[in-house]
Amino acid sequence: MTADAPDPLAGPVTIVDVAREAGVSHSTVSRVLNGRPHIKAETKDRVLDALDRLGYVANLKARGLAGGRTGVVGLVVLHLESSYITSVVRGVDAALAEQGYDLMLCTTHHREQREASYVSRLSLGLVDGLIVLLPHHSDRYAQDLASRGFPFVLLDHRGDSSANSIMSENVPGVRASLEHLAELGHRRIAMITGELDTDAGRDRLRGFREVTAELDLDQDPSLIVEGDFLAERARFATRELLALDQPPTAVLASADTAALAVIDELAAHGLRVPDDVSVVGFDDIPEAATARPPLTTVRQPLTAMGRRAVQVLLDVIDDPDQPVAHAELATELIVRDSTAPPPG
Amino acid sequence: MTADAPDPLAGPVTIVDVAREAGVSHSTVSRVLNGRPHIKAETKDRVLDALDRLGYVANLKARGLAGGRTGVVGLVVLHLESSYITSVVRGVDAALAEQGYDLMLCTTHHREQREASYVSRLSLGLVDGLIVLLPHHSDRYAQDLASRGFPFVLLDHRGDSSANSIMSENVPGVRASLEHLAELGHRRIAMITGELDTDAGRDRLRGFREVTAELDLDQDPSLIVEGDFLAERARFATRELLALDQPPTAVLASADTAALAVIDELAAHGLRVPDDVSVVGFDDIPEAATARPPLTTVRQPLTAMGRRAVQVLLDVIDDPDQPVAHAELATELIVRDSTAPPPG
DNA sequence: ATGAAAGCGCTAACAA
DNA sequence: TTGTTAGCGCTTTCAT
Repeated sequence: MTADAPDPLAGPVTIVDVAREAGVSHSTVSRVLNGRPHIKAETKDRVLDALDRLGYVANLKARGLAGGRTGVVGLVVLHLESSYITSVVRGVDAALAEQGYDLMLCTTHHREQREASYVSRLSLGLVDGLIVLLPHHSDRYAQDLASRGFPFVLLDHRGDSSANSIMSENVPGVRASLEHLAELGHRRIAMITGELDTDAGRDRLRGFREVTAELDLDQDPSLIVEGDFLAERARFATRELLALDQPPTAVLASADTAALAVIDELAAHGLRVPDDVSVVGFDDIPEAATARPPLTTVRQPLTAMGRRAVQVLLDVIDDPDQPVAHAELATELIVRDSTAPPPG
Repeated sequence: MTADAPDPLAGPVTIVDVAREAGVSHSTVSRVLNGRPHIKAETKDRVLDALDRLGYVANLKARGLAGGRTGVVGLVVLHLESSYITSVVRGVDAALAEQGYDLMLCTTHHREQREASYVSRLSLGLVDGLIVLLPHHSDRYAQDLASRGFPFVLLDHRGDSSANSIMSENVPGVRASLEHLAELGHRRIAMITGELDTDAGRDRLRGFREVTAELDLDQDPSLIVEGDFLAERARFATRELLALDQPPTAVLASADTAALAVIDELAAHGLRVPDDVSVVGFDDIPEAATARPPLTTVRQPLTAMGRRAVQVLLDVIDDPDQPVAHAELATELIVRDSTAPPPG
């Protein structure tokens, strides 16, 4: 077994210990560790051997301080409550693991000021690069990170043109669901928006406006209610819509979490989905498929978006002169049972 | 290209910059930063002011290297696929955030050797303490960490007596569900175990053995099938159970994820729950309540366990001479609709 | 009460 | 090809 306790050295093994053991200088050890060229094969072997024998483990703090890489990537998210987020996190995590990187996950818990503070802490702190999911104030730091040449990627937000960003095709997604609803015969379709200080939220709303106009659907402004991607405000919005003189026959929610809450609230008012009202979500989180009724929704490739963000980020880490990347991954309408022709 | 010297906004601000700005030495700034005593109030104010004006952000690598704290706690988990894990993670995350600590989440992706390697990387690396959820090989490193005085807590695993551990009351939980089933009239109850290299898995099995004996239920060894807390092996186990000459009338799964899979597999064989077979889970993950049928299960206070682990860990970080803690949090049987009297 | 100086473990110029 | 020498930004003695 190789995994035995090392020598009775005091404290953790450092490159100096290894150097002594191998009879070389500590910088030679560092060279071997970092795969630098110009090392005699025999020396290298001796070092490798000593490394192994002593069970050397790098001190990332020191490595990072000295200008090297820590092999850790930061991911800033709002929280871990929603499947939307955990799906993305899984993608990031998996891709990172494949590349030998570690993940440092930070949650802002909706305290939005923490977003910027995390970003600065991390970027100066212990990560080689940063992914921010659904940032709310990227303008506060994006410029700064970019000018410092610190690698980062915005996820589900576009930011300004200097920032790498990964999004999904929000407008085509909304278009597909609207067309689906229109085909079923709906004319009076409501939208519950996402948070409008995110690009994802804004894009979906923009798509809704464009496509309802294009398809000549009802354009009553009171059919658009502001939400935040989450359940509570979706419930509230549903009540607002129901209180309208002429309520909608279909509701488009900007997130599945919201859509599920809409269905729930509708049920509380004695309305059935899809018989009385059709509901379409956005995201296709796992719960969408098992909900009652199974939710018609726009699938966002959540995990793939996470993976893609990692790919872009690591590219930038490896080569800082990489051109800025702006990817939009395809969305797809998944028709399930929450949509049907309007009643009557 | 880069870096101008005098500009306050160029490049990261270090304590040296702050010291210059405040007209003191950098060690004075450090003192202020760390709340050390013996500082003249006026000097302190000047430093605080400079800190603020320059927008100082600590470099955690340097801080950690020099012997200070990074304010980061590591959490090692298998993966992020199950609600069991994400629930615990949420608890850890929330408690850490409240205490001003950051979380570094690492997933081993079932590559069990990575567990130990993560632990050593992190402990030498950039965290002040470590929580390992459902460790599989804690013996490989627990001793080592303990002897180095590195703060760590095992979650849902007891380890040896030198390790801090947080568990839930597995045996009483199993007892409650067995008593419930026995009261309903079941005599032939099967158990699908969890991973038996975890204490949680072993404890539940032990509870099953003890209590079935005590209640004088059928003790056919073929009623005990080994699983791993997860869906796939639960399906397999279910088929095995169904193939028995005399199949059980009730199945106790060691985790909800497994229980849900059992119900599914049963359905695939034309058996209905609870009419034909009763099923009890363990954990009470969110899906348990919304499953069809809603699952009778033993609630583990997952989030609370995570919080408790943090509390213990931070205590140890603050005072390394803290006595070893072994907490067992209470479990509770939640009776829903997946259990009923046996058929006939 | 404050400053000077010595590292923490590592990487990377610069020598040799 | 390898060793020497500086730091990276910070905490911490030890003086003062």
